[in-house]
Amino acid sequence: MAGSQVPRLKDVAAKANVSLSAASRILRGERERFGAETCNRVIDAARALGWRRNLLVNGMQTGRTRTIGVMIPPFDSFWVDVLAGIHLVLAQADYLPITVWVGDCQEMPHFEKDEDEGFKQISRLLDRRVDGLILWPSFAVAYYDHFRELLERRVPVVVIDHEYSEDQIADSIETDEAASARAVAEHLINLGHERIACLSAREAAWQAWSVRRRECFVQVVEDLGGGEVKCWRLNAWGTDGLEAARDILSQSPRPTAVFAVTDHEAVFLYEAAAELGLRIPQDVSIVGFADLDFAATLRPPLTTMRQRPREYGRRAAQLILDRLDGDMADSPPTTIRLGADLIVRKSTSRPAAESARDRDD
Amino acid sequence: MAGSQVPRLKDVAAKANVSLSAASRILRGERERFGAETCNRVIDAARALGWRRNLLVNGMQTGRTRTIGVMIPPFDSFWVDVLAGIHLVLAQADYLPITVWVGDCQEMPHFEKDEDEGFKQISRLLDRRVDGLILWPSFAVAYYDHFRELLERRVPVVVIDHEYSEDQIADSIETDEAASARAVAEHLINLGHERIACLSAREAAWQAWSVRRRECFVQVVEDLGGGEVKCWRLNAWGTDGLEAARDILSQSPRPTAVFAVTDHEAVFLYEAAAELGLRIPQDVSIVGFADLDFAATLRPPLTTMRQRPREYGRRAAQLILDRLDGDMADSPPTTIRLGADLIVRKSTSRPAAESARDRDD
DNA sequence: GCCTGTTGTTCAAGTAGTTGAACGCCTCCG
DNA sequence: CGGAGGCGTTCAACTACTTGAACAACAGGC
Repeated sequence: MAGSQVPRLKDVAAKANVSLSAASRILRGERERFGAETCNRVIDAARALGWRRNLLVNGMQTGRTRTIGVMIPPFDSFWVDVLAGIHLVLAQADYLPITVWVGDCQEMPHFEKDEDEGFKQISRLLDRRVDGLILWPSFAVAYYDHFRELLERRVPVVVIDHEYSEDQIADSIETDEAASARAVAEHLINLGHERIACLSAREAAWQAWSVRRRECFVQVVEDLGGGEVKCWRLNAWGTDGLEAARDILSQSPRPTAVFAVTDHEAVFLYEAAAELGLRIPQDVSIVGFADLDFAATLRPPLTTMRQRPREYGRRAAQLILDRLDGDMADSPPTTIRLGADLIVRKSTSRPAAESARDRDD
Repeated sequence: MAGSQVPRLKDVAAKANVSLSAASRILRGERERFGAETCNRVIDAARALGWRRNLLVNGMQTGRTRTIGVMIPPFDSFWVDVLAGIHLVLAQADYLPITVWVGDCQEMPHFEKDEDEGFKQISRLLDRRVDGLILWPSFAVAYYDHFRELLERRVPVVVIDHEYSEDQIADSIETDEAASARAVAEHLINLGHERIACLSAREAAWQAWSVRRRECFVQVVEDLGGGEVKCWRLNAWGTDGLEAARDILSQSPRPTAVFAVTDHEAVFLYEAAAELGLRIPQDVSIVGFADLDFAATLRPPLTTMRQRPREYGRRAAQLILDRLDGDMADSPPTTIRLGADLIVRKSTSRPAAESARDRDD
């Protein structure tokens, strides 16, 4: 087997002693025209030689590669689960995702650093003729023009957690921010909290969800009569989480509860609380968002909104498949909004009585 | 632009008013034969139409798709970092990884559940004519025969953390278990520990590293005069981590230090210690392995061996590239062994004096 | 007027199949 | 003996280019 190369269909045909086109038809499943014995001979020959279909050829001929581009880094457990959902659905449909991102997947922005590399990654996907594209928010914003071009070529695009506000040009899967904010607000207000703060992430254009989450929360707390929510947000580089957390917890009077727009920001609050000698939840209640893998193992375990990231991925993949060969092919862009569930753990409780707080001060 | 399809080279040629072959040659960089003005006309036309090279065609013609199959789930932060390393190196070489796994990426085995699906995933990669393959251990074992076939087709294969012991048929990147075990053993013995236990993972065929890690540790402790190491391991399904940890910490006399072959197992020891009211490190020292993302945030922060997973990924990708078009094309399989660094945090200390331990009992 | 060089063309074959149409051959049935 | 199936073949066109070779048109220099 020294010089053995990839077996071609003509090798199979020769071995089975049939014509090239007979081999092609039989292996593609068009068997009515052929005898059972011949079919078996061809199939056995293919197996013996280790022949397999060539999706490159298929792709050239049909314009479909059965491959979906996915621009999502495995940034944290939320996005890993989104990826898992995508993989699952695509595998069932005999598709394959090609996942790319830019630079170090531990850094949030994923494009600012090397915009050119971002273009190259998109190009690598398009050069391989992916049938569709699934994006996480920052790419959706950064390469907006590029994706318009794709849409004109009828390549379906789905965006997760980002809505193209003006002209909604692509499908999107989002979080139901209003309902989620309400769940958090009700939880805190029912516990008796009145001085509530909010720590938002960096509110770049590609983190519109962060803005919406904060705004919804502020609104709902006001609607429920919970008073005014004081807001903090991370700076443009997202580097001052700990400082912001310290600042929040050093206010006088100190907020009795803080809502962090993701569990990542909640961790800064845990750290700042530890520094300042504040106990969670006795001195301050903390609520996170996402229920990332570490949320349950924080001390105390974090009360947070559990999203269903796998569902995000599944829906995104299904949407692409529907647009590719379903009846949805030509319907206008849709937005799917997914809910989240409040998981009450140990980081929230009734606020301490005022007298106790005064003593602490 | 309603009916606009993917632009073809002949569209570009028509627009630039040159022949098809001239357009092809110019866009491929063969410009000596053409005037500067013509080159610009073609390039401008290509840009205006949004034309891009078709790697499917390239793949058919050259047999190279500039695509590498990667069978590694983003199982934990170690594997996510491995993936990041692979992506980085491949992107620099204008290659793209296609990452697949089987089923839910949160489950360890990744093939036992649905072996057939595993074959399908491999097939999906091969049908797309990937130029090479990078594997994590469980796949390497489960589909051994399949990979032999690949190697005969001269598709390079690199395995991470698994060595095909008998006939080393593929390159592999491994951890230097001997040196790492020595670092852990010396640390514990220098602190004065004498009763040391080891908690190993499930020792399936595809976790040979777990066996080697345990064996090396036992050997080194003995060599250093640290006495006999008592060993526990998880059951075949990996489901009894907490029970095993409880059992270890309920021994009498209790071990003063436990080495967990990964940080995952260390977590079970933390939980069992909490249940039993034992303090870490006062009552028992714990050492992990891998320095996973949660290791530093455990309470107390975990002493562990820091691997360099990104380096694993980089080396694996580089190895593939070297075999594809380097001088290494025909050299025999190599094994690269990477070291790890001891990170001393707060989960290890001198053992309590015997009297103190008696009191605790 | 001839040679050379520049610039570009056409032709044909190659990559690995896929697919519609027409056709050929054999057997069986009436 | 003719017609109908059943079984399989050949032919040609198609996917989107790539590439070597031969050739042609034109300009400039000698």
